[in-house]
Amino acid sequence: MTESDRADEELTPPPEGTGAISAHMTPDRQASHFKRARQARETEIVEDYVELVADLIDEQGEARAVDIAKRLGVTGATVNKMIARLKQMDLVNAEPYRSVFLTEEGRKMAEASRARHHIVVALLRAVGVDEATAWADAEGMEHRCSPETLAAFAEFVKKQKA
Amino acid sequence: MTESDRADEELTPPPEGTGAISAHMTPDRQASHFKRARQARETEIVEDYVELVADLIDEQGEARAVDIAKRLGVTGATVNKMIARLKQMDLVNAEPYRSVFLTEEGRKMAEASRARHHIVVALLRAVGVDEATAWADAEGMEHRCSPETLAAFAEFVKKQKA
DNA sequence: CTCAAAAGTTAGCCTTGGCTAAGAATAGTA
DNA sequence: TACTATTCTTAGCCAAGGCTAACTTTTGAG
Repeated sequence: MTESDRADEELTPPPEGTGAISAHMTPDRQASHFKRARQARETEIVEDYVELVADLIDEQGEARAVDIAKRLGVTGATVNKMIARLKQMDLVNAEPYRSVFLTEEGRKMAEASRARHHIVVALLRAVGVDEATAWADAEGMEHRCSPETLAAFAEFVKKQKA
Repeated sequence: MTESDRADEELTPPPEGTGAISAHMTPDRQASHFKRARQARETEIVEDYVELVADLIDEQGEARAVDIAKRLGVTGATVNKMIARLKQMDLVNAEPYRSVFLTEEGRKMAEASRARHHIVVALLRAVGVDEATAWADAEGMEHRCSPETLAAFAEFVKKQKA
């Protein structure tokens, strides 16, 4: 292994105070965090679409492409392409010129996503973030929290209330 | 405006309890959240690279492509392409076959990014997330927090300590 | 000083997720 | 019923950010 001695062996104890890599952080470990982050970036758009489809069905009885587009701030063409992809992933059922429905799997994803979303909002509120900002920031953070973190959030919020 | 009456006017008071759109959330507002999230996705990779370059310089005196690649978990070719982009953005200085340096602007970005990172880790720790998970999850969350939220985090952590 | 290993570069490919423009289907109104 | 406005679809474009493979430069060990 010619590459790694450089980064690993030469890595003297982290110069504390500079803000750089922390003690328990090895290059490999850090790489895996970044890989997780990249993975999250890929799935979060899918989750956003699915969650939004669920919202629209709850609110308006159906999820139409035009409304999805409006809420996401993208064009109809983009929505169409994405719906095709979601269909391929078996998250939605969709027929041409008809509105979109969630499959069982899609419904589960939507619920999970929604639950995470709410926990994050609640946590933000609990630590003093105002309502509007909490909603704005939750969009994005919700996809980046591990189950452990979400559990800690839920626990914290529960305690806070008591 | 033929499109929007549908989404706006027909939107009866949100069916509370379903988890769908909340009271203060209009389609436009939600669209802007999603736009912000998309924007964040674009900038976060740049920030990750810049912050990592700063870390490597602090730890090892220089930032070499091979180390960046190792820590990010990507190939050297990918790093090379990205460095070119960062250079174009005036965030780094780089000569062929030489290691990478931050411009003044890059240094500022790295510091800001690093500060955010640390606040997020501290907040996670403060609400009961364990050390390893906090570091793992902070990667990704740090880019999604507005200044307001970060301020609230910092404030909360400070109070917690007292 | 040589020369092989390591590091860096370049070219070309792929997928994602945006976009516009143009055409087809549907729906609502006269 | 006919016709127009809306919605949906399709085709083709683009940039980002990954990858592999092949090649060049630098480094460092003998």
